Amino acid sequence: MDSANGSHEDATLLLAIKDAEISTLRQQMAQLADDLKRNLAVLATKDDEAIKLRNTVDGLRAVLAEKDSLFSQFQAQVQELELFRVQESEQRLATEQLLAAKQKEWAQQLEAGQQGREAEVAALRQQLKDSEEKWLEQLMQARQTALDESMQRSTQQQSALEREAEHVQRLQQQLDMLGSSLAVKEAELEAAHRQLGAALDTTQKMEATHAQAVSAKDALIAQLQQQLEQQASSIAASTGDHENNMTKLIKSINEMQQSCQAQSLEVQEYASAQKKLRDERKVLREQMRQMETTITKLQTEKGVLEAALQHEVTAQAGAQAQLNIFQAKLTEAVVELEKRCAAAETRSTKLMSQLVEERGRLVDAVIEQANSSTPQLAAELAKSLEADRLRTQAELQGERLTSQRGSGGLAGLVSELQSDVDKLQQQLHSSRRQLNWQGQQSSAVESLNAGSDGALRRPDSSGSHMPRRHASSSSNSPARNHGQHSMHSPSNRTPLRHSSSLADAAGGAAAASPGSAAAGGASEELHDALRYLLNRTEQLSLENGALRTQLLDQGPPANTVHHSHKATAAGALDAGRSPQHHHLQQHSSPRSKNSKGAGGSPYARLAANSYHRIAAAAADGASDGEDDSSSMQNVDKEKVKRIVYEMSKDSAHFKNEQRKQAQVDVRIAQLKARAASLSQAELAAHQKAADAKLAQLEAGRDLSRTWLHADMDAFYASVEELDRPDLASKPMAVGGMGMITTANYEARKFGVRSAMPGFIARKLCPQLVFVKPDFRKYEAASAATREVFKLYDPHFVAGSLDEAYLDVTDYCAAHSMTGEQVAAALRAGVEAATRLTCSVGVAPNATLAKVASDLNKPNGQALVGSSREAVMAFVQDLPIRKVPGIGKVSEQTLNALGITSCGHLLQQRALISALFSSISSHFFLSAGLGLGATQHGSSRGDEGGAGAGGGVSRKGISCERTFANMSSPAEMEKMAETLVQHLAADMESEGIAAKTLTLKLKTTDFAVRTRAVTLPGHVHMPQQMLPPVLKLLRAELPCEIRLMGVRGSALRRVVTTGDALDAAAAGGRLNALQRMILQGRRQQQQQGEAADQQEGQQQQQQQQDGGQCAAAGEESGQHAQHMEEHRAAAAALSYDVLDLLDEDDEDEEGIGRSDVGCSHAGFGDDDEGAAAWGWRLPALLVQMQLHMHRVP
DNA sequence: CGGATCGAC
DNA sequence: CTATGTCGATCCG
Ligand SMILES: Nc1ncnc2c1ncn2[C@H]1C[C@H](O)[C@@H](COP(=O)(O)OP(=O)(O)OP(=O)(O)O)O1
Ligand SMILES: [Mg+2]
Ligand SMILES: [Mg+2]
Ligand SMILES: [Mg+2]
Repeated sequence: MDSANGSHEDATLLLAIKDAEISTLRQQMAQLADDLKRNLAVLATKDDEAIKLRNTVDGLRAVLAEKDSLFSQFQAQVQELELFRVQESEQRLATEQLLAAKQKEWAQQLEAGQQGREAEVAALRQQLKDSEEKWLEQLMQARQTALDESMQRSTQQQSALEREAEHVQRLQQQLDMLGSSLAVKEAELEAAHRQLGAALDTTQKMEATHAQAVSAKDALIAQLQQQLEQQASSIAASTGDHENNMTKLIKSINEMQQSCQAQSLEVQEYASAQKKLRDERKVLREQMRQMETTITKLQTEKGVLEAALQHEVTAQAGAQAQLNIFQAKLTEAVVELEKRCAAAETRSTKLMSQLVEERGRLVDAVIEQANSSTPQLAAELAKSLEADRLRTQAELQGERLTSQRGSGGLAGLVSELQSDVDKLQQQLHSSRRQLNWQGQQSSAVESLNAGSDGALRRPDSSGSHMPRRHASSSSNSPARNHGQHSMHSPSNRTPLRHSSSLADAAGGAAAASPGSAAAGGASEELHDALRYLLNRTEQLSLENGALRTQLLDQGPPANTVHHSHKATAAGALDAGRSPQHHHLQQHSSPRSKNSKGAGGSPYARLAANSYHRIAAAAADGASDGEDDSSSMQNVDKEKVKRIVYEMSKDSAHFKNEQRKQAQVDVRIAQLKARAASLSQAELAAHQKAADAKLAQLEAGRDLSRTWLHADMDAFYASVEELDRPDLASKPMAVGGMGMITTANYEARKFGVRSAMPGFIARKLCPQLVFVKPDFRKYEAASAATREVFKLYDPHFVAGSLDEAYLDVTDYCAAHSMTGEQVAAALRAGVEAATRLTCSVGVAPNATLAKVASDLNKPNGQALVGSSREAVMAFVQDLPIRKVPGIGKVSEQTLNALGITSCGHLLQQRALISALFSSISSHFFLSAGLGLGATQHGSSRGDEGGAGAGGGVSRKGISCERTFANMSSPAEMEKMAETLVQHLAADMESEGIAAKTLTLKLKTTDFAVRTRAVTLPGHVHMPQQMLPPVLKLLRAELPCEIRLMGVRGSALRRVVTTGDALDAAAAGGRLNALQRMILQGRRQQQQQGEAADQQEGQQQQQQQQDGGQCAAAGEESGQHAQHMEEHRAAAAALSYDVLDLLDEDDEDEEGIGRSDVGCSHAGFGDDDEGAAAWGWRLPALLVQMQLHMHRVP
């Protein structure tokens, strides 16, 4: 029992112990299980991480695939590029070959002839332009940009790849770290496992389930481990793949880079090849250009010839018709002549018999008388009579012979004429052949130039007026010319014959008479009879001559009626022109740098102006084309034009010029349309009117006066050279980078001109020295010259600072000098006084003198003779542009009508009369006749006259400024204010007030806008002028401008209020209103609102409108109103005094003008001297002739 | 009268 | 970069 109890107790104790052990083991198990769980969780997270990693790796792979495809795309592109390049080089080669071929062809065809040449040039040009220039350059650019882009892209890709590689590396590192942590965990797990194993060993029996679980766990763990290992290996593999890919990628990138470099090398090569090509192209272009110039030359020639040929064809058609008529008439005339000869012969025989009879009777009578007186004397008389009879008989015989010879010569004449006709026909044929040829040429040329310059070409260029000129000289027609030149002119020959035979006859009679004079009164009868006979024979011969002249004149009088306009006019002009050329003399001083050959017209070259010839786009608007080539042969005009165009073409200014030119073109086109639509009747009517006008003008022509026009040479520049003699030999201009006022003659050799922007001038002449203008110096120099002018004409008319008109008629008379001598003296005098040179024109009127002064420009003089013939000869070929008042636009307009010279002005008088205003036609016709002002001061247009001038000679006064582009309203208003202040100051110093104010704006695109107000009264103070100006300005906002200007007009002399009113009061001439105003002003207080003070109220209104005090606002409307009234009253008092005074004040003495004008920086050259006489040249001319107009 | 244009220096 | 300033005449709406 005890032992059993004891063993039982032992067993229970052991069991307890075992139980405890088991519980501890269980605890340990639980712990282990926890551990396992934790490990499993860790493993799960690792798993997640692995999955994530795989995802990222997948992503990476996708990226890599993307990159791969990109890369392949890129490669494809590169291949494409390569392909393009190859194609291009092929095409380049092809074009090169083509070019070479074409070049050869050119060379051949150039020699071969002109026909193929032009077509080929067109084709080549096309090819050159299209395939070479555009295509190649564009393609190249495209390639280059594509290459650049792909290069950029590849570098971008490369960097992206690099970034990717970095990323992969980082991932790898992470993987490594993960691997190592996995290993650690593994070791830990193994340890735990071993512990577990040991624990299991101890509890194997009791805890089979536990063991099973543990083994299951083990298996699981193994599985996990396997998975992990797989993962690790797969990751490793993928990273390996990655690495492989990476290296591949890097390799390919390197390859790409290399290929890129190679490509860029190739591109460079290509570029250099292109450069070469370009050079070649340049050469080709040069050749092209040369060819083009020759082609344009040919073209113009063609134009000339074509038009001429057309004219000739028509003229010849006419001539042929005429010739037919003429031949018919000729035969008629021959018949008639023969008839007349026969009649004449019969008459002469009859006369002979009469003569014999008469003589017999006379002899009988004489013999009777002699018988009754002295037989000796009778015998002598009989003898002399007999001799006389014989002689007259012989003469008659001679006459008969000559008449016979005449009829005999008639046949010769007819044959001669026939040969002429033949010649004409030959000419006709040859010119027709030429025409055909030219027609072919022209069509070729036209196709060549089609589209290249058509858009900007002027409607009428030299191509059209040149032929007209040609035609006009040839439309006198070969037939007539022949008649006038190959034979003597009929109008000359007849009187010549007439007078010479008369003289002969008279001489014969005189020689015959001395012997018979002794016969006394008895023989006088006899002589009378003889004279009668002689006269009859004379008449006979005259008839004969007349017949011949009629023959030569190729048409019976009835026919001439139709032609009479042309014929008589042309005849008159011819008569005036041809023999008198020597009247146009040109004298240069011995020191004159350019003495010109006399005789030939100095404008011949100008007429063939090359202005339009260079690419029309380049020339049009780029310059005024005013240059006179005769004085400046050294100027390379083409180059100048090119440079000016190059500098201009992209500027806003140029665009504006083009816009304006387009407008002009439209107007000209309309004018031409109107000209074309004129009916014959209308033209005839205008022709008549113009003829009447011409007659009237001609009647007023005054050749009795001698005018000089003196114009200083390069005035501002020369004055500057006085102070800086070193500049005299260098090219120099007065002005700045923005604008040049003038240049010395050295600079002009480079094409530098007045009104040219300085930066363009510097392009033309890099050494050009710029000098800032100093107007006071020029005024001083001008004054010095005028001191000299005064000596020769105390009433000389100053045209500007640098020129003057002098009527030296009286001086010439007083010193018995010619105009030329006075001119020489004047030039010497000016130079002595100022060390400045001038050029002088001498002529019978002011206008011609001005034209002449320009002919021998630097330091020379020229004369237009004081005869109608000399004037007409001078004017005949004078280019219209030379006429003062005809500028660029008028020139173009007239050119469109075929008028290039003053002679044409007369020829086209009907058109002129029809198309232009009466004042313009007056002007043009006067120019055509070479008329101009011959007197100054005679018509009294000036000086305090008739109230219209308001006591002021000038019509307006203004102030304007150019500045950096401006759009801010505040800034603009400030500018307006300073301008108004300047203007007010100028007006103050001139003592004038204005009723009309004009604001001028020039927008940044050079378009000019003007806006004007006319105020109810005159203003001259800035406070009064600013508000209206601001109002005008505000109406234009918003805008961006480069210039602003203010101008006052409707001027009147101003009298300060005090002065005016006091003076008026002193004169007792105040009316009630004025007295009231005076009172109001003195009190400076509210004035009674007189019923008739409308002016003041208007002023007030104006003030409010003026905007400055639109502040009539919130609080004290009453007060503001009051203030306004005050202000208005003050305004009325201060600026409108004269407007309130009686009209009779208006013709008070003119106010003295101060001679200082622009004190500021403008280039203006203010003509105060001209103002003194009130004449400007066109005005002078027009007024003169209006004056003449009124006289009859 | 207002606006644009032309011409000249 | 960079294209004037002043004045008169004329035309047209
Ligand atoms: N477009 C202009 N703008 C401003 N000032 C000018 C302009 N043209 C000329 N002037 C000034 C400068 C000139 O020296 C002066 C006289 O002009 P002008 O007689 O025509 O030329 P010029 O005296 O300089 O040379 P020349 O008479 O020898 O041809 O007027
Ligand atoms: Mg001059
Ligand atoms: Mg001048
Ligand atoms: Mg002119």
